[in-house]
Amino acid sequence: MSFLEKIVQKDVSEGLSPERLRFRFPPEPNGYLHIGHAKAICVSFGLAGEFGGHCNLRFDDTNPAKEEQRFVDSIQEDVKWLGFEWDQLCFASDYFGQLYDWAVQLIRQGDAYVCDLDGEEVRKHRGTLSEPGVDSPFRTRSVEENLELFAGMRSGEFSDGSRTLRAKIDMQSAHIVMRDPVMYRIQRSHHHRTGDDWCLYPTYDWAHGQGDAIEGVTHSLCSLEFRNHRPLYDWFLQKIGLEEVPSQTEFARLNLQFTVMSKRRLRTLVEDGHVDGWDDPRMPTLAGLRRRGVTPEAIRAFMKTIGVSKVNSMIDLTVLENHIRDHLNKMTQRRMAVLDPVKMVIENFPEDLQEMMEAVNNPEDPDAGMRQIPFEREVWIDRDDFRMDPPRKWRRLAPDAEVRLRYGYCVKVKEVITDPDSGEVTEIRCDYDPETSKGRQPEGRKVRGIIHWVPASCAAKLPVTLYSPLFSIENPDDPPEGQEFTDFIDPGSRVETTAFCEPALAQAAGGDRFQFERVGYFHVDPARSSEESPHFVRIAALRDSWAKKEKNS
RNA sequence: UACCCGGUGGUGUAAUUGGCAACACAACUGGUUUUGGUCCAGUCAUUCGAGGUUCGAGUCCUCGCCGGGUAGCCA
Repeated sequence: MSFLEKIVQKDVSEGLSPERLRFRFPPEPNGYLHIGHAKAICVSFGLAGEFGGHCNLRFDDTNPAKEEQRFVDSIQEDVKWLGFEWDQLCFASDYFGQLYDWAVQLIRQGDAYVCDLDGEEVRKHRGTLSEPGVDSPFRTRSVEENLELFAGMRSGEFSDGSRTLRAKIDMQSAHIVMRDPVMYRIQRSHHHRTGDDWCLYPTYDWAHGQGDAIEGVTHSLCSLEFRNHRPLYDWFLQKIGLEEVPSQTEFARLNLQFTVMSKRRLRTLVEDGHVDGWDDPRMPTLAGLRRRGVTPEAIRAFMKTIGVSKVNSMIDLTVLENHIRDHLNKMTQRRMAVLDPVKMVIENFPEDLQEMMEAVNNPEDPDAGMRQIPFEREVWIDRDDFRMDPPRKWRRLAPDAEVRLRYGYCVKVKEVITDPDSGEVTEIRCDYDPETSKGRQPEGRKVRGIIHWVPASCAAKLPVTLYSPLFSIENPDDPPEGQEFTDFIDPGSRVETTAFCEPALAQAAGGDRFQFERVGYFHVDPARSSEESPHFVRIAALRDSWAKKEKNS
């Protein structure tokens, strides 16, 4: 049980009814959701589901300068895609009126004051990490004067940034957040929901806990860096004097190898053209993962296994990949496709014959049925499956070697034709053994190697994009001294090619997923496919224990 | 060194709350297999250090050491 489950379980066992149990996922609508957000979503929505409580989706839209409606829309789409349903759809901006009234209450109580210091001066008065701050000269204003000035701030009498409303706490506090934090700043920017109704906006600290309280949130979960804000979160709630208050608990955000997670860096990737947009299949955004063909089930299973704690950690990319493969293995139909084709001619196979071979669609799913693939005298095979000088334990093609063409016959190499200039293999000529159909082993010989192929006369030549991790180092979010994270973008992370596919693949529709046998999992990219031609993107390669073995030796 | 949080295998999480350190991933062996995929089996830690309390400590106490966070009118 995670530490969060323990907290909730304790509260429930002490009388908190599941009906009242409530969480919230509170994104700021200033960007696209990424896999780090997915962790937060899975944690809060997951806990709600597990204990029979509720979870809201609340937009923390208190800084109109950075927020946009399109992000509100994309975030909702992404949360739904991940597989969660929120109880209430909320906006911090819906609470602006209530927040204002509560601010007036704090002023009346002597717990807040209008400060005329500008940003620079506030910073100077705040002190440093190891030195206490100094009181603002405006700290001792009368309640009446504060009320009047605050009303003036509201009605637009003062210029942007000229005054703030600050909580009156303790400028000597060891917690910097408690040194009279700003509650309101004057900022004339158009809000995507409230328009120009307001020229002052509440800060995160002033809005967040109050929003939680208004919604009846019981458990407000956030990331570790907000731990220092907890005393302030509690202070505001206590000063307002609410009966039932939410409690904040912090947990570590997700860090994943070979990608960046900060909004600033993701924006740089998009704006400087390093990727093809927020939904580039190499991006860790949910939009990118979706286009890549990753399933929401795989993401949820991933989140479940990595768990949640208060320790900053880095998750191996392979963990995510394994979950992606695991789900795809069960759900995708198999097809054959050759990514780097070389011609094979089966000399003793009749020239005008097309023999239909029966292939299993998905060995993991008997209900997926069978399909037919035409077998002919000439087929395409993968260049990787032939070696002129095979290493030890090589099970594929080589001069004089015999392999099985998957779901077809065993063939034995008779002759290898190479380009006289480059030495590159251009054609492999074989004989087949007619007695080896339907998996029958040839007399007295054991053929271990099995390779994939496609018929040459009717192969569908389809565009494929091979994606691999965008970065070449494990932690691009923390690049080595003196270097930029963009220095580590792998130029080979996207490779455009053409695959020679079994004919049926030409009919694949956007959103379809397949396993290309012995190669990997592929998604028909809805963004780049048309009625006439599907465009495949590689979701993940298959595990390749042979490649690993060969590399190690 | 102002305050806050944390430290369990290569990695990430567990441990009936003081009772045989478990699971997954990675790595390495081997087996099954018409995908070198999947699947199956095996190997891989005396819990940051030193003391203390206790029949018994990953868990409680003390002192260290190490890592992370915090000085936006961002969230």
